[in-house]
Amino acid sequence: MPGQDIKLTSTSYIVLGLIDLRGPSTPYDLKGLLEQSVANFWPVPHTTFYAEPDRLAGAGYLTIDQEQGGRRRKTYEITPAGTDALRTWVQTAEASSPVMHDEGMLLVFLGADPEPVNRARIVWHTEKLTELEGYLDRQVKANGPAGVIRSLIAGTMYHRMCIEMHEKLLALSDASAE
Amino acid sequence: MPGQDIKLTSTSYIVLGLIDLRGPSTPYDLKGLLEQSVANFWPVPHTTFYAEPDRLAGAGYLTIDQEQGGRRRKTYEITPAGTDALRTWVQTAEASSPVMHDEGMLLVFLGADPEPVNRARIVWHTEKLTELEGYLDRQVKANGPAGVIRSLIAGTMYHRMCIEMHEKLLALSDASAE
DNA sequence: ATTGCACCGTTCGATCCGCACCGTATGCTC
DNA sequence: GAGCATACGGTGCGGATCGAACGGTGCAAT
Repeated sequence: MPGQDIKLTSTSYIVLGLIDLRGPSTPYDLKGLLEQSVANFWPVPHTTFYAEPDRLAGAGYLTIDQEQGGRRRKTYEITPAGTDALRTWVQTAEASSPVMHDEGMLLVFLGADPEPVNRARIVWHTEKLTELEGYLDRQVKANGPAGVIRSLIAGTMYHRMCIEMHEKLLALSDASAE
Repeated sequence: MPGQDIKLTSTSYIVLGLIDLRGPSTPYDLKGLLEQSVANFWPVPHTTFYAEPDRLAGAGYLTIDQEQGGRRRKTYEITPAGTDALRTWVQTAEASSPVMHDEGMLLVFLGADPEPVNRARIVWHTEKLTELEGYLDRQVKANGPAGVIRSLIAGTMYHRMCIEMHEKLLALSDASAE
């Protein structure tokens, strides 16, 4: 039986989803996982994130198991109500439109030299690509969850396309510079 | 002479930049322009945006000219200090890394069927593409500012690549469905 | 002359979120 | 084995933010 009922936000579903993937976890465990996955396409500040498990537990979506000695870590486990809410949301939610925050584009818009911006972006996307390829490799080897693998495939594809795009843009400005 | 000195944020530079492009403007004018340009890669909530011109005027980066009768609209104009601050920032700022908010990816990560997500994305990017192509066309015909045109070229290229990507992803899931 | 609607913002309150801090363990050094 | 550095694992606070809702102004049509 739930205590209070609370409004479930995307942060809630992230916490539920990560626990569902990983089994019983401490918030810190989840945070590590978050940073290697969800944070790449849906950033969540850690203060918001840390506050969420207790909210969810209060409403009956998670249970808490607290260590008695030492650090008194809390381990959270998902309840049937939790998996239920998660599955329902995943199957019925409509995704809102993607939103970009790209300061480089802003600089270009305002008249900055596009070349250094494009170069910096290529470096950044290349690093991200390497990082995600690493995760993907591990997930495939470990036969990880289909959704996780799909999101990693999409992520690597995305960064490759961005690199290509910035290279094209560089070529364009080279061409017009002559 | 500036009154208070204030911290200039990216919102400040957007306001300065738009007035610089457009000449003397009311906040509402700027908002219209914003929505057709900057908001596509750097969202600014309108409450934040409306508050900015007065801050900038208070610090000497803009001047205010207020209508006497009727709606008492305020028209803002950029000062030399304003163009100065703008130019300096545009030439020296380092762009922070791009950040994505993509709920569709989150759904896929959590196990949702990727097909409807990809389809919805294709629709959305196609609409955006059409919109930006319209702006680009107008800017080119009107011989608009180089930065504005460059950002529109990048934008259209970006949405085209996204469409391609989602089509590839659809093809992938089709293939594995058999 | 009243309704209705687009224009043009402003207010307010809840939420958020980043900075700074703090106790706990685990070495590592001498 | 005492002291110190460093990573772990968070929490508290207060200002910044942001969206819902409101509200006045002009204008056009009835």
